[in-house]
Amino acid sequence: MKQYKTEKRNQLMGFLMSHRDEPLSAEQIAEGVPGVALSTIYRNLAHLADSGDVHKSLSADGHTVLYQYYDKPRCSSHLHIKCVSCGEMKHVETELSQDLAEKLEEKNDFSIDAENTVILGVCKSCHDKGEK
Amino acid sequence: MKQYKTEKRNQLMGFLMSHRDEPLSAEQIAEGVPGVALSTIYRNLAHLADSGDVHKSLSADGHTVLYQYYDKPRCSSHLHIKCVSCGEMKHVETELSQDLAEKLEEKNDFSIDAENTVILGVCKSCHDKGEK
DNA sequence: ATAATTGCAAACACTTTGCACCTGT
DNA sequence: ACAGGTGCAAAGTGTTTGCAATTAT
Repeated sequence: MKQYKTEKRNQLMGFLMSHRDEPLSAEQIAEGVPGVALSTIYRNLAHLADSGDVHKSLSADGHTVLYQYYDKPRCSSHLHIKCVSCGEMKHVETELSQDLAEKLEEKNDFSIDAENTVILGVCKSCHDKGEK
Repeated sequence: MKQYKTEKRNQLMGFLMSHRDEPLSAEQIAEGVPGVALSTIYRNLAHLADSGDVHKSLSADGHTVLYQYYDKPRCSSHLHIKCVSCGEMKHVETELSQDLAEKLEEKNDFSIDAENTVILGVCKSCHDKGEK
């Protein structure tokens, strides 16, 4: 089953890629690509999630499923940390990433898959705002 | 609004606590506490999730919401790594945890909240099984 | 010409809610 | 007695699916 290049898919990809570091709800995505049916969006997101090009997660309050484009080629060499509060994602320098990965692997028999790992935490600005 | 100690709630808590390191679907939980209505389970899970005693996440395939008891008093001092494939959760030694947290904080202005952070990756056995 | 993609509406699965009844304090 | 909890059935939500029409190869 090979893929066709379609107008709708391009719109979707374009929108997702212009929001790389931002997790979006299906609704937000739909608004970002007017003229594309919801079912089409869901079908494409499903493909993308399967192939690992889109990362699925839950919002901080656990009430909404979020989708986020994941740039494999660029991001497979380092870890990512994501703020559970605002959703912002940061890229951890490769050096530090590998250092961390090694240590966790050594001590916990835990083979970190940098490509898919996302460390969760709270970014500075969110932390400063509220001590939730 | 204070909480009553009820029979049903005890059953639920008991079941969740006996599966601390395992993320469970609402369905699995329901099977684990026969005689408790689904709506009651959901209502209690919602409370627990709000108060941070239960952690909500998505299954590896992204199709199911999972709930997992989180032992705050015992686990707030160290990080956790969770296998995205089988869901197993491991506790990272306190020393190493703090080491990692410090480094991430220094270099990325990212204040890690050990209490709520879960590092995702792939555990050894799952990694060995399939190179997915 | 053939296979993949799309939109629509219907079908779904999971979760939430209203209400009357029950239980803990 | 009163506040909080529970079950049931109904209502919601977000997501998925069947199908006929459309578009890419």
